[in-house]
Amino acid sequence: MTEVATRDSERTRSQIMDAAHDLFVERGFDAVSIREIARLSGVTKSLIHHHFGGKEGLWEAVKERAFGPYYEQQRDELTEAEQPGAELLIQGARNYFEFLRDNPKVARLFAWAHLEGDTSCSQMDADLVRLGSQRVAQAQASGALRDDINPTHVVTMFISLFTQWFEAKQHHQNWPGIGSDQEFLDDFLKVFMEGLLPRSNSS
Amino acid sequence: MTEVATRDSERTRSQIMDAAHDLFVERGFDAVSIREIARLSGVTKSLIHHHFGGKEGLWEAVKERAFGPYYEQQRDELTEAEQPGAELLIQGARNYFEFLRDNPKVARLFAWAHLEGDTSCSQMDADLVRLGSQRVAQAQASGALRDDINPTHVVTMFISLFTQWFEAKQHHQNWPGIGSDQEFLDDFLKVFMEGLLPRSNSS
DNA sequence: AGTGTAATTGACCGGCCGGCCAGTTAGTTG
DNA sequence: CAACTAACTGGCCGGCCGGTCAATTACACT
Repeated sequence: MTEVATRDSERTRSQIMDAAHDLFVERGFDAVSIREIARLSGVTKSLIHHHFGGKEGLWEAVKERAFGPYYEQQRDELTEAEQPGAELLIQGARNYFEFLRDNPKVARLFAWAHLEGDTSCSQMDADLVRLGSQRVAQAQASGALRDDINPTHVVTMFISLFTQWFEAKQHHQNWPGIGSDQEFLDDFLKVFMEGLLPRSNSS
Repeated sequence: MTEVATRDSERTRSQIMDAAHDLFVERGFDAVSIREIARLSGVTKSLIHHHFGGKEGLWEAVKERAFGPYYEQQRDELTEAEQPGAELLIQGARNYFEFLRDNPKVARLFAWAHLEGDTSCSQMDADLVRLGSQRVAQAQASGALRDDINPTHVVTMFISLFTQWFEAKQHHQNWPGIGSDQEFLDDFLKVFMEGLLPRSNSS
């Protein structure tokens, strides 16, 4: 009936990548076979080789398609020119958190890629961290943040914690007393900005 | 020469588990073959089946041997009877951090197990989180910590951040400006306890 | 209509996978 | 020493792995 699919390499490529993406996100690189990807995407195994050169090539393509927009969005957000005060950093953290919340698959793909020792992410990651650290350092210089903390460490804390929250969500969502994404984020921001110790003044 | 190894099932078992541990830590479950484990441990593939029933059985045994002591140590530390003040919590965090620092392989094995969706950890994890949350709640009740934060979230932050620090160490150790384990831990504790915002009083 | 190009197919390859099994060997018990 | 058990071995199995290739098929250009 529907009379689908005249030949369309672009459509085929994305069919394959969609299927591969889902499977890689779920089980990582090694546990997934190209036969399985072919089955799920309704395409022949050979065709995957034709379009991506092999399993490794497909893996790289999937990662690039998934991480590219992520990096661009983050980079753009971090290069906005405003002088960063505390509120802006908080907003940036919220944006990052919400991006991961809305793209949970990306976080998982990150986890696999990192464990696998993927190096292609490293350069982009380092760039983002550098940008973020500069922002924090600016905020420190302006007196908006305490300046006795390594700015890179601040960024690392944000990234690590948010990433881990979504990567391991399935794992700790059953922990007793744990709250929603929003509640966790709010608590995190309170603690990180103001500290766990009670403040003796109210200002 | 050395005339090694009269038959000793216990020794053999741990030889196998040692090799498997290293390989699983490095590359996860699927990317490692039992042939490889056999080669590295100097035994026959069949012998692995004899002792562990199969690859899956070996994986479970390796995880159990690695995680068991971890859970026991943490549980013991968390059930110490002292009334937890801020200093005690800090010390507990330091102990946890240093445990992971001294057992980096365990952190990585955790990562693989979690991504794989391992359920056996979940119960133990939940127990530890519950214990930790109780300690935090006690400290909150005594006024040592601010009480407008979900205690479970506090524990989750500690665990997630420390875990991620060591799981992804290889990944972010090249980030520009990042410090040593010790420096990161100190910065984290400063931020976590006192907050990123400058405190207006010095007490 | 003819020709070139690229998408697409199915059959096939060598190789490794995890698992199994029938033996052999060493230590233990009586 | 005989008998038993369990550690240990080598070889084999069916199956899936990733990859290749020669052949078709659909489309674009002329």
